[in-house]
Amino acid sequence: MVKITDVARHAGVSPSTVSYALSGKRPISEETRRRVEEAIRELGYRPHAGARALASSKSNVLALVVPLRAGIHVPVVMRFAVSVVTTARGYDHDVLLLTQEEGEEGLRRVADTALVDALILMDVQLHDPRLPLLRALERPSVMIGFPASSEGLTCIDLDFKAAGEACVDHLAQLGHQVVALVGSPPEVYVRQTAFAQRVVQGFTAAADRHGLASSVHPCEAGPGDARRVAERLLREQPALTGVVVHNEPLLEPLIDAFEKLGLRVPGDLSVTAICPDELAESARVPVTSVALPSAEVGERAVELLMRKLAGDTDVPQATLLAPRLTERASTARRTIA
Amino acid sequence: MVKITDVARHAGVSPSTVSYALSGKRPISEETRRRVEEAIRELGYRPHAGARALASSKSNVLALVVPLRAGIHVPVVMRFAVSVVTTARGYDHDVLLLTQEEGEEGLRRVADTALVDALILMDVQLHDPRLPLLRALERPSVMIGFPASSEGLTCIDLDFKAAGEACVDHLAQLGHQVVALVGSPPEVYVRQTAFAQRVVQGFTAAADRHGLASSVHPCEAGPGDARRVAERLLREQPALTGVVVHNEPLLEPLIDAFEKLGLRVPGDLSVTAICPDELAESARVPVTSVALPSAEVGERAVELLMRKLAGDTDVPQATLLAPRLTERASTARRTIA
DNA sequence: GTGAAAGCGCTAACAC
DNA sequence: GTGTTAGCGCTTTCAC
Repeated sequence: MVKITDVARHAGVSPSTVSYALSGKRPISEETRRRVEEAIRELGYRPHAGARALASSKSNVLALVVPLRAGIHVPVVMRFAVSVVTTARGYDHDVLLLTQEEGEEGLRRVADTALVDALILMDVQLHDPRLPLLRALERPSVMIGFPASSEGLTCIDLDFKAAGEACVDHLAQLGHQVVALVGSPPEVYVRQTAFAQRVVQGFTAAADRHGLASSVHPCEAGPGDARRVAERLLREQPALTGVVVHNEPLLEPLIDAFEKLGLRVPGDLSVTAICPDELAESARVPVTSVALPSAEVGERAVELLMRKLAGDTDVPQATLLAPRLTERASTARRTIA
Repeated sequence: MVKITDVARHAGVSPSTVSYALSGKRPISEETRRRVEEAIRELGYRPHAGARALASSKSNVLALVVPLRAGIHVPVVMRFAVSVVTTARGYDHDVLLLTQEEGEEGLRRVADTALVDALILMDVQLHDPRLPLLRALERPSVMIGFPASSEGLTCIDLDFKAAGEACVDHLAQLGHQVVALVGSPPEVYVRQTAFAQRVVQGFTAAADRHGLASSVHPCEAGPGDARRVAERLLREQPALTGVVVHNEPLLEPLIDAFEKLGLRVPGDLSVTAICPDELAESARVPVTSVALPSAEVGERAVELLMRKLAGDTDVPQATLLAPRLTERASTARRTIA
């Protein structure tokens, strides 16, 4: 293995000069820099990550904790992870993948052994058991999602309340007066994941504000569920003409189910969703939707973390990304029957 | 930060004793071990990963390179990644996530800096440009998928040829005489990913062996594609009664399309697939399928890598997992019209 | 603008 | 069964 002393000897300088040439932490003469760079190239030198981490107390690795649980849309997690890795590389950092399953012990392990410099957590719950640990940890972290209190933490997510409102506002503008929210599976609410509840809040608040009749339905997304949900909605709200779907796997089956029940989308029923753009675009009937900006969230999360690592003290505790609604073929002005 | 010398002092032993107590690399008396463990617990000691890597030249980290490209089913990648992380943890290793995008330079970087001890690569192509690098690298690797020549490498995957055969065998047993393969998107074949071609080989060979009429159709999986494919199949092979689908996103839409064209599954048409069990089970008509065992492949890949890291020299170059076909509701005996 | 040298915290000979 | 100690390869003072 070629080491820094080899490079130094080859370039006729001291090891520290090589180190400084690499880090840019002190001025190096043009000529010296050139010689060092050439030596590095000729010898194919790569600094040893462990030695570097030991001497500098920086591993240049971030931990990313991904959820595994039911009710979480896998492509969103994956897109997010890829975005984190890509952005981190832009800051010369790598990403260590942890599963939620490892729990607090896993976080403590990678943080305390100095394997990672900082952490990104997905799928944060209202009363997430990891919160006290994160506050106590000597390493910065960023959470995707909002707990009950983000005091002393850094959180980022789509503004789900505003997203719920945006969907209803859109339906209201189109003249719809009876709307329903088809939400995430019940377990998502039960375990108090904030984003699901925020959508409900926004949905309900906007419906009330516009004077619309509204109802909320947490839904599973198994084989026959779409049909059952569609039937129930129509039974309970016969005048229903606007639906907001916040449940990725149910979106397409639900539209199919409505059509099989004789309702045209958007002729009889307007459907909007909160989901990744890809899903909304590729549906048989492209769906008007508020985008779930996984890639942007990942990018922003890394940026926040880098600021914290750089010692920036006024990094915002809460970052809410404004919803972006894209109109597609699934919504239309209400036709008076 | 509490270090090994702190623990040693607190336990009244030498640092090396603490180190050996931790690694088990030499016998420690019962009494000493107890004192060391207590000191570790009381002080909350965690060995510094970088220092360890430097002194032992082992980082206990594996690199996992995931693909991003079109035609790759995301949930499969994610399941695989989770399985790798979970299995690696069982061997006291962590996992660094790399994207295919980083290319050979990324592999070289993490290998040469000793950031990782070994590598796992997904989505290997027949003439993968990374092959020479992997052979040259001083660190062991395992590939998911098979290149044209696996000489000097370690590869593992589902036996896709046998999987294609198993599907046809099953259809043949049920009396079907005209079968079609609905394959992955054309770009998957163009870039010569071996698994897609192996399915075709197995499918064709088995069809020939059984004397069945057969045809192969690489397919996109966009919005209207299912319908178009269904129509084309029926046009070109009016006597078609058996279909093998090797294209996850197209599976359900395709069945829907067939039914909309007036064909009952499995009444008029039997459908089998090569896909994750979850997908096959949760379809509206549960699909007879050969499982894509992502979790098992991930687990086995890590195990192979651990054997190589342990110095085992007769690790098999090629591991082909035998297909497992599960009968579900989508296939039935051919009814003579 | 550059060099010398003292660690960073751990492992693994080598000694006993 | 345990202790001593010389590194592992790098960063970063301190000195010039």
